[in-house]
Amino acid sequence: MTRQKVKMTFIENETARKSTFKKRKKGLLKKAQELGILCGVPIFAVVNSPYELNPEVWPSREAANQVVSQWKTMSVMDKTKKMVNQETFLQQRITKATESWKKLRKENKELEMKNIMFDCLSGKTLVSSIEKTELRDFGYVIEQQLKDVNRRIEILKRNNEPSSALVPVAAPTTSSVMPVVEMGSSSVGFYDKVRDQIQITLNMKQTTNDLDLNKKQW
Amino acid sequence: MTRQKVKMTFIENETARKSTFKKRKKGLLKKAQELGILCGVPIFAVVNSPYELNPEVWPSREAANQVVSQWKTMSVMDKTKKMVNQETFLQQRITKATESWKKLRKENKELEMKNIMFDCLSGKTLVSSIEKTELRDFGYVIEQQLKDVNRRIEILKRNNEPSSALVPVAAPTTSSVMPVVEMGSSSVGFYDKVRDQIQITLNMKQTTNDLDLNKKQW
DNA sequence: TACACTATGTTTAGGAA
DNA sequence: GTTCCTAAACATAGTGT
Repeated sequence: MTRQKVKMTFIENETARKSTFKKRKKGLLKKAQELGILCGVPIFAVVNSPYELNPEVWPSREAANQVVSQWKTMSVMDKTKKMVNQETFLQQRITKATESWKKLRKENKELEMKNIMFDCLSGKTLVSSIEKTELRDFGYVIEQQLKDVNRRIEILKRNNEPSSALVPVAAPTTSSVMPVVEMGSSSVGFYDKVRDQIQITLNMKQTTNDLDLNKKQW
Repeated sequence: MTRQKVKMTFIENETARKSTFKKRKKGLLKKAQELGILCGVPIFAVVNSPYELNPEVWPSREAANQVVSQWKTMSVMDKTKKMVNQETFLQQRITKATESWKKLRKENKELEMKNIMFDCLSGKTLVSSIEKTELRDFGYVIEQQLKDVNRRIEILKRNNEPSSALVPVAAPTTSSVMPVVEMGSSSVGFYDKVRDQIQITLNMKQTTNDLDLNKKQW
């Protein structure tokens, strides 16, 4: 039992290493707890133990989350660091997404209004049944549409263009129709925007994980 | 110098407390380092020192980020915890958002098709200019629309209903139109869906921060 | 494998400078 | 406020069971 000063190197012997790990981890956490209590300081430690599936978080995830939160908040507020960190990157993506959404909303609005117009024209909807709040928007779209139509009429007048554009829509050649929801391959720009939207959403989780990951950013 | 066993309570004396803090913090980090070296284990500690602006992260943010990353990844994979944690909550929101998006996409698709129809009818677009990939979808919507129209015609025939529904759309009473992008008060379900979509996106950052914050979740 | 023991090394409280 | 000191308390390597 002649203990000698232990050399600070990786313990090759696996048994000894695990033993030491267990002992020292216990000691470390005790020390941490004591420091926290004695000095009233929030503290936590994470040990990514190879012996357990999950990294251990001491004293609890809640406490750890609190500390990490503050730490992150501090980091973000620390504007002296010029490096673009992931937070601002995230912010940029959100801004971008928001702009994209506004544009999308505008387009949706127009589509919606056109849809109402069409329903009116096809007798599906009574104009009088349109909600009051909708009417102003509706009016605007109608105005725009009339302008378009009139512009087209002018062009037709000037150019004597054949009016083939007014030919009625042909019925579909195939009667085996798929449910709309299954259509995935269409590449309309509009949908792509929607898809981007969601991709951002999904990626955010990724991005946020990256924030805590191993990007060299600080 | 008769040192007695220190009581594990908060040190009221500020001077003594700071002294102890400094000593013990040093000791703690040394222990942590030793554990890491001896056992080859990734480890880090965060001390939210009241004496420094930023919480101290040992040994470095990079290392901490790596460990945190693994910890989180592990957490998600650990399905044995039955508690709904924020990660799965997030997952649920994403799933929900995805479903919502699919529904939205379907509705968008129909709107888009109706829009194309309208453009055709109003002479804005040539049917022949519709992209090939669009045609099948287009055909489906047309078929549905025709069914609607025919159904309505049948009803009209049977009921001798006045054809007021076919009255042309009235022009807007006000000519002071606002840009569509500014319209925000409309309460069409469709837009609400889009807004939800984005709110989820924006909230994700929030939610994700909450993940590291102080929600009681584990 | 894991736990108990204990000699020894290490940490640190309290005081001194 | 520091830093240095030292003994008491503490942690733990190696060992036994």
